[in-house]
Amino acid sequence: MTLRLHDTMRRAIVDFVPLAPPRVTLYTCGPTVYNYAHVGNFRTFLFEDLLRRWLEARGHDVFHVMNLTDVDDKTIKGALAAGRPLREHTAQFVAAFHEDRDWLGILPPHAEPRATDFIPRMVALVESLLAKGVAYRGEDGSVYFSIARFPAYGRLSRLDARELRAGASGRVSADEYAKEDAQDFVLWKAAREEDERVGAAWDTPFGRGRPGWHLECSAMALALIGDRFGARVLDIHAGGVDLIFPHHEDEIAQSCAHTGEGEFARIWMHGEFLNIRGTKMSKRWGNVTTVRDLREDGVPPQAFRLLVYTTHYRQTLDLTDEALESAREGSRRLGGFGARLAEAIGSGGAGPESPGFVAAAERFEAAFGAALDEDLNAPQALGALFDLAREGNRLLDAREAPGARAAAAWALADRVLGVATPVAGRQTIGLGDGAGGEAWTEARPADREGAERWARHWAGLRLEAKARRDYAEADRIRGFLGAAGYEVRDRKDGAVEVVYRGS
RNA sequence: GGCGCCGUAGCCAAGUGGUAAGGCAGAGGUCUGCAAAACCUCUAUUCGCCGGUUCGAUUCCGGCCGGCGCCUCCA
Repeated sequence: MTLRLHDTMRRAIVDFVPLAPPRVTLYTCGPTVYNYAHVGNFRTFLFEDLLRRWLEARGHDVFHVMNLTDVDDKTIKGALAAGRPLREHTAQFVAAFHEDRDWLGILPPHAEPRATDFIPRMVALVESLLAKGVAYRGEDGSVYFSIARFPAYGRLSRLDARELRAGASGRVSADEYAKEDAQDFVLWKAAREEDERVGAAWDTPFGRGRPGWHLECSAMALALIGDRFGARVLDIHAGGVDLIFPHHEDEIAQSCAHTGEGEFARIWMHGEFLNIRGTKMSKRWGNVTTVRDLREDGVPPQAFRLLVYTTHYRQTLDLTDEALESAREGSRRLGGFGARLAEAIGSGGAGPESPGFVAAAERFEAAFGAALDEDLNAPQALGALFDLAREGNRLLDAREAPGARAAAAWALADRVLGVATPVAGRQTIGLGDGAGGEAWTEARPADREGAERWARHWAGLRLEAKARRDYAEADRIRGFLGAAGYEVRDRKDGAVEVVYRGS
């Protein structure tokens, strides 16, 4: 079975055939580090993370590049306002991005080029385009790409079928007069006073200035795959839908005009937006949610991943409190199954795996693979995962023994999706465990470690109360443990399980 | 104005020209001293509305209503 992916260029789902198997070059447009990335940005990164992980699960040798745009109008403006050099100003947001990305369990790319580290390669690309006659110097000292001299322009966004809004004249900026054609886009921007002040200007044969946004991606992508593999065409280029035009259109123009190749990427993939309660996130509406907000709200990262993957990547996703809560609960249940399964396998001895588990694992792998192979249908893959959890729990209830097949099935799901919240602070307490020397009160200690021992102590005392049929006391203890976030579950074998569910 | 997307149970969300995955919530049940967790059963004769094509449409075509996105530097 082959992996099929949606290609924006062809507007169709096509068989994915890498240029030089098993290698797959994947370029994804990263964040502009002018602020904290919001959950919408991360929805796109999560879609790309799934793509990367599934490609790897299918045996491809992926070389993933994600750039960081650290020089543009907004980063410069921010640096100016902060009164610091550009590089110093963006460093904090680069660090925050890494922190958020790691927290969400998104795999780091193999290369993470920063625009300001690739200036020479960008300069070389501009020179090439000037030499080929597809770029020209405008009256304002900037260098522009001439769309008229690149006939293939507009294929990705189907520009020929579009019509620019009539009467949108109010947005013509000063530098538009420096262009030969209003649609031409800037490759290199002539340095302004503000750029100089934050150190965002470089000398080049065609004038002092800074790179245009589109140029950055083309130059870095071509430099990295060229140096490393001698390649000039990417296997997959991905990003958010808003990048189709003009960003990716312009990347194609620059790259293909330079390489002479008929394409810049074999497949173009675009992830839809994440909206907040029905509308697009924007500062204007004050509904920008960041990953840090989720973290502060105690949302497990796996729950957010689950929320994102319950909607297909080419479908807009609406983030609401209910949807988040629903994902939290589902993620918790999956995590509970994962823990049960691991425990059963760990204590299973050398006995053979039950036929039931083998069958469930096989069913899961077939359904899961088929779903993801068909344009990364994560919602369907999740359906298979929940089926596995339900069947697995049932088999475990029936005391059937799971083994290597079940473990492999679960590991695959966990590696590719990462949507199960691990069970935290799980302890198994038996009779007599409450009698430790420490004199705990009923108030929960503030530190986590102390709280674990405190919960253990009281759970033990509750077991003793239960044993002497003092149910009032047993229920009282369970009550305040629960209020402190520790859920108490009696097991059939007489022991009790304490699980931390957060407070 | 142009290009495009969406409208499936209380909520979220897959899907197919042949009769509706999965999750959350809810109800009942098993288990339990009672719970919790887990499991079982139930919860859309129906997929925005109206036409058309078809033996048959939620799935194809047309129209309408409703929501949304993009149209030069926003994932």
